[in-house]
Amino acid sequence: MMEATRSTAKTIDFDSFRQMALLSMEDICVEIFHENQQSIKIKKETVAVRNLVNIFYTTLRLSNEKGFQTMSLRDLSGASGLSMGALYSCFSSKDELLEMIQKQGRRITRKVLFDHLDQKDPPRKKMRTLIRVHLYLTEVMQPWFYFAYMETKNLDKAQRKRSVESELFTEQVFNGIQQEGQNAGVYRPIDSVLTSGAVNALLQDWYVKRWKYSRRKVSVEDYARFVISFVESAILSEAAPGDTEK
Amino acid sequence: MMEATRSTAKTIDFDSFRQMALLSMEDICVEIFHENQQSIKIKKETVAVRNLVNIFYTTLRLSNEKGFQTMSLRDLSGASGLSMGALYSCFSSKDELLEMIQKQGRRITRKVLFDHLDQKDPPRKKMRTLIRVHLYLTEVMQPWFYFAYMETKNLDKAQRKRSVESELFTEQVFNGIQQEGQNAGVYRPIDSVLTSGAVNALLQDWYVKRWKYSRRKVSVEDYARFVISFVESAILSEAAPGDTEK
DNA sequence: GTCTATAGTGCGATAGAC
DNA sequence: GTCTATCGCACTATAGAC
Repeated sequence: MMEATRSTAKTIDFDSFRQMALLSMEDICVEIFHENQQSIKIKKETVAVRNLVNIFYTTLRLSNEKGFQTMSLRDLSGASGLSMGALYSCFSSKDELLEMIQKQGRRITRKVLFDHLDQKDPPRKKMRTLIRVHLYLTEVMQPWFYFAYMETKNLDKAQRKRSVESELFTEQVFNGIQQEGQNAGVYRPIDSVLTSGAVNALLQDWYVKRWKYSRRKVSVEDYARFVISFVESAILSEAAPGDTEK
Repeated sequence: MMEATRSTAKTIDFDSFRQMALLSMEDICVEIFHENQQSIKIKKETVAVRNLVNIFYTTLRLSNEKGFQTMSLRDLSGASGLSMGALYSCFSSKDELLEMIQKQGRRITRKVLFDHLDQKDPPRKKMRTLIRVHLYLTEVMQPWFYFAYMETKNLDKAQRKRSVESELFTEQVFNGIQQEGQNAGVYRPIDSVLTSGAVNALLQDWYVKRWKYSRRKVSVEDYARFVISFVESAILSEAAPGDTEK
């Protein structure tokens, strides 16, 4: 039997991430149902979740095509097959529907990133893991992340602030790892704030410009390898050893 | 008197770019007036341009706050001080207003990038110039580019296609330079399509996340230097000489 | 729980006075 | 050229039948 403790464990790949994360639309909707039971008039979980799955799936599809504001609830009703009445028994206003989706996206991001980050790992491995996990997560939940990215404007002031905080938090994590690496001499002493922003921009490109990568037949594994090597060429100190992984 | 021909000329900086480009709101509106005279009922140039400046300025401000679809023409009327009638004497529908802004943005981008790109320059200098000019341009016209980026969804199918083509064109230019550099042995033989996409993502971050860089007091010159060194560390071949410029 | 019908609001767009 | 007044329509949200 092997000791499953240390950082020498094999790098996570996309398929095992997908199985581990259990991020199906249904799992997410069960959570949303329990969190918003005061706004949801339906009391039976099976019925509520069935409708929520339908509503979120359809909302993401229509909104990501033509924008949340442009999508009328009549559009949503028609495309989902639910009547206006059925829709309003799952949320109390169109704005609340928007908030539900945004809020859930943020919660999952935070949870998944934390779950996969092992503080005992050395900085270079942490950085690689974080890049991989972020890409895998946004690959599995692409419509969610695209929606969150594009529809921030439609949130009220308070929700908007949470959205900004969420973005800065992710960069903060990258920044921390990079400073740790600089102190250990693995990374070159270059501006870690700008670099973290750059890494973030490269990660966001994966789900914001998904059409481009699909068209070019670039897989998420391809892109993960590319980002890691692109970023490492820029930040690794000259003395650092070559690629040791994979 | 000096010969102003060759590529040894000093690298362009932001202030001289700004003076050279003549991209004031008014200059742009004069062009728009002449291009859309069939849709614009006002015949006197001075009056039409005065109103167009007001309308575009206000539209960009309101839309970039809460989205073009969410901004009603009554909002626009109130914020600009023009009546509904005055608005409709400058465009024939809300959608046309959207198209005017998008179209003009694309035209200026193409023109400015071409004007500043000297085909006789060596690839490394071309790449640096292109990064700088792109950043300077999007700095001067930030609201325009942010608007174009966020409101693509609201365009009709034909206009949307032009928008996608415009994005791919910019990447194509970077891709061409990179291949030229690889053939010359200046750049390493890494995937030039992925790399061009990465450069594009870093350039877009400058105007899409403008709030972040403002808050951190990063100037456009700071960011240009950072992007150039970040990208060059990743793509320069090991044999290439160090920084020779500035 | 889910439907249809409808109330009430605010939109884009236009006509006609000035 | 610019204004105000107004048309017709589509929207969000709700009420009441089943």
